[in-house]
Amino acid sequence: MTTNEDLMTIREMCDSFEVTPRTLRFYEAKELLFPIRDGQKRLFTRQDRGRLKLILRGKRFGFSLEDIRQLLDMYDRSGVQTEQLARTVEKARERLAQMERQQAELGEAIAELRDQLSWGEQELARAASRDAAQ
Amino acid sequence: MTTNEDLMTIREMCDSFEVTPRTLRFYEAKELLFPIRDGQKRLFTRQDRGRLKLILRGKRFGFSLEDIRQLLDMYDRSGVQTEQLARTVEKARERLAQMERQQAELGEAIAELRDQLSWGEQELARAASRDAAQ
DNA sequence: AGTGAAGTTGACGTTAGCGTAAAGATAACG
DNA sequence: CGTTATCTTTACGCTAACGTCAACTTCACT
Repeated sequence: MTTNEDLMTIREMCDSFEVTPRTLRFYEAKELLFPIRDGQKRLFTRQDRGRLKLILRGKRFGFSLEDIRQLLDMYDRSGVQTEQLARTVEKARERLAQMERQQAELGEAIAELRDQLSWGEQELARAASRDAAQ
Repeated sequence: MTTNEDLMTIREMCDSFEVTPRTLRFYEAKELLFPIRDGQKRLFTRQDRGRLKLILRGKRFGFSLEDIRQLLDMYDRSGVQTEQLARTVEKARERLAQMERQQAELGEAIAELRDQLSWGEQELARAASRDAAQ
């Protein structure tokens, strides 16, 4: 009933999530993970794995570790209590808006760079034909 | 014939380009700008302004200052000598490819986040209707 | 002379997210 | 018992692009 014997060593974690030991210890120091101890050694529970998944996903979304910590806290501080969920959703909305702005800006920059680039390429072509004429 | 009397003080530069003095001194230290001196004080030439424009544009494109320095060097080291131009174009192409990858990833992340978000919003709506039923 | 504005150099501080080296503990293997 | 492997803590290093003092100099006024 309670979670048992699905514990993983740090190495197993690293292998299955493609992270380094340093990263896992770092996340623990930042209170994003809470592995239990067997003497000296860390043992990661199923819960830790769940949290790590969310952490990595959060990073893909561009959340900072601090943002992620807050979101994780909200989640398991009280299951899915309404107010906490509302805050989470709010954060997600803000982040989404940010990302959309970023995407738009990136799009403009790409367009502008393409422009510049075609200029350079034409210049290059002209130079090449001059060389050929010699 | 030679460039004259279109010199600007650091303050005038800051005002017209929306940067701080620290930034301009930093760029000089990094050899991106080469203002002349009137005793202690810096005076920025038309050339400096041109370079600064390019710097800021480069930043919008996401180039690092070091990248930008190299590109600027190529430009005025020899006008528009063919080989240098070729390198510049190459750099621009690479950067463009990077930006396009970034945009794609960002797009995926946005889609995924939208998904998660709609989930959260539905959850929130269900909670609200439960509250209303009480 | 005094004062205030604007400029200067030098140097340490900041933020994020780990990398990396040093030194010691623990345990399995042969 | 010695070696090797894996783990641990501690703590400094790193990159980028400036921010933020501190302590001075210069210049224009008054």
